[in-house]
Amino acid sequence: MIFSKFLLGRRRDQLDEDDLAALEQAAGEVRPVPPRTLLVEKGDVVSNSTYLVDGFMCRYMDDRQGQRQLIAVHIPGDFVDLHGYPLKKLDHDIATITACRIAPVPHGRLDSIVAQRPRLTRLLWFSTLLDAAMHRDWIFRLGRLEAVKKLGHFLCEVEARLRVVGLSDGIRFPLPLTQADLGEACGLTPVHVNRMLRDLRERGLVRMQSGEVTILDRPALYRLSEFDPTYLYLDDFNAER
Amino acid sequence: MIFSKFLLGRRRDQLDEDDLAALEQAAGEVRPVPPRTLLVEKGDVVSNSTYLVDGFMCRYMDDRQGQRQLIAVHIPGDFVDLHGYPLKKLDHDIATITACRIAPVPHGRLDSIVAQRPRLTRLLWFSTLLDAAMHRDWIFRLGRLEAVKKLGHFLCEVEARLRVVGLSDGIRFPLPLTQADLGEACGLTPVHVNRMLRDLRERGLVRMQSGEVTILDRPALYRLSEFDPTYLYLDDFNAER
DNA sequence: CGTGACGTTGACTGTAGTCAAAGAAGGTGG
DNA sequence: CCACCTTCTTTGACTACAGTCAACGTCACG
Repeated sequence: MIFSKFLLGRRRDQLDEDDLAALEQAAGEVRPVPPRTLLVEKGDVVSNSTYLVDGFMCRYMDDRQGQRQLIAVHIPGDFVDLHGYPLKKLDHDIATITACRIAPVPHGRLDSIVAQRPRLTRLLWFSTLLDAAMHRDWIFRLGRLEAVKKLGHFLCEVEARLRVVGLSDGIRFPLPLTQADLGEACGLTPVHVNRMLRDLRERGLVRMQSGEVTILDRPALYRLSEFDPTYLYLDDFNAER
Repeated sequence: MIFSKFLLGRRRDQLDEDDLAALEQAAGEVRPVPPRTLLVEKGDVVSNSTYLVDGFMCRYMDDRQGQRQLIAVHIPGDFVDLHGYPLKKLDHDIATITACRIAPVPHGRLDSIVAQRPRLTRLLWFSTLLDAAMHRDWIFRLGRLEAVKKLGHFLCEVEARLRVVGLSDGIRFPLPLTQADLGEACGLTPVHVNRMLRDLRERGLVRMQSGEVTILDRPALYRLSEFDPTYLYLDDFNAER
């Protein structure tokens, strides 16, 4: 039982037994990966996609001086580079942040799924498009928001996603990122991240210490950060707000 | 014959006759749309996807004060919101920039394609992932590049894409965007866009006037803007540089 | 106990935003 | 065909947000 209670950003009960079994069968042996390890490099031709069982990973692109821009942060239950299946060649790097456990899924086995299971195929397609929807919100965040809002917005996204897989209770959640990592995600320098976290703390919205975030006032944080979880397509899940 | 010589960002000869015919059949009547017209609004449930036959369109999200952040710019031959097919509900607005001609493609007809044509389905999936790859480069651009590079990078992308569909000769191409539009794409104010265009002009890299761009020194522009067309998956097409 | 990574703060710099005004360009109606 | 109006572009002066540089503090780990 590799695939977690929630899958591809959806509640698993949208998957029937058969489809779930097919996925389980497609996945290879789970293996551990150390923290801060490069898994796939830009330009690599990939023949596996990675299902993240446990830990935090990220995707990023480097600028000319080697400065990273994170493209996505991945949490347990994410199909990290499923898009590598149709694209074949990756346009960015993939690395672990913490120690992780991952399950490779050979593309050959995905071929059989696509040939035989149109509904599961649609779900897989959907899951890659969820990623694209998150990309769009990152574009919005980086293009239109000022520093405090960028950080708040990022924290809102991660919290909402962790809540779906049961890793946030809506108030506290683990976030094993350094301030430098946050900077690479939000297009800010580590120093400014530090200042903006202080700002969020002083506004009574968020506290962050030793890899754990506490949301002190979610409605206010959503308002400040102009965060609207529509793009996560959580539907009912988000009725509670 | 609606679908242009190049399709979904690919040379059409990757499509066989049958698949192409199926697509042609799926498309509804081509209709004109005036410039600066909102076609689909965030949150709308869509039952058609839009194939852009002619003109320029864009997708965008608004911040709280109604300021736009463009998410994508679309050129003739793009399947503008194919991702609306699996997602059903849109997370952003879609509007024309210039007068356009568009062909709606009902999702019901896409269902038949998915059921009957696995190869074409894969190509459609691929095309939505090309979009996602462009999103990633927008994230990089907005997060890591300074203003001149942002603009240069954007112009490089549009030029490369227009070249694929025969609308750029590699030096001059039409770009009917105002400086305010460019600002909305690059996360800059119109005033600063103006200054950075002057900068690009004075460096002898790019000239832009009355809706037409001239690339004066492409290699230098690529270098300055840290532009690497890998993410467009143009393959052979880009061997020429 | 020492070392290295991470976090925090202050002083200074520089890039981009804001405000304002005037000049071109393009479209419309008299 | 010209006059007018609107939209877009251009420039200057000023402001402010975020980056840079530097130093110090803190914590975890070997």
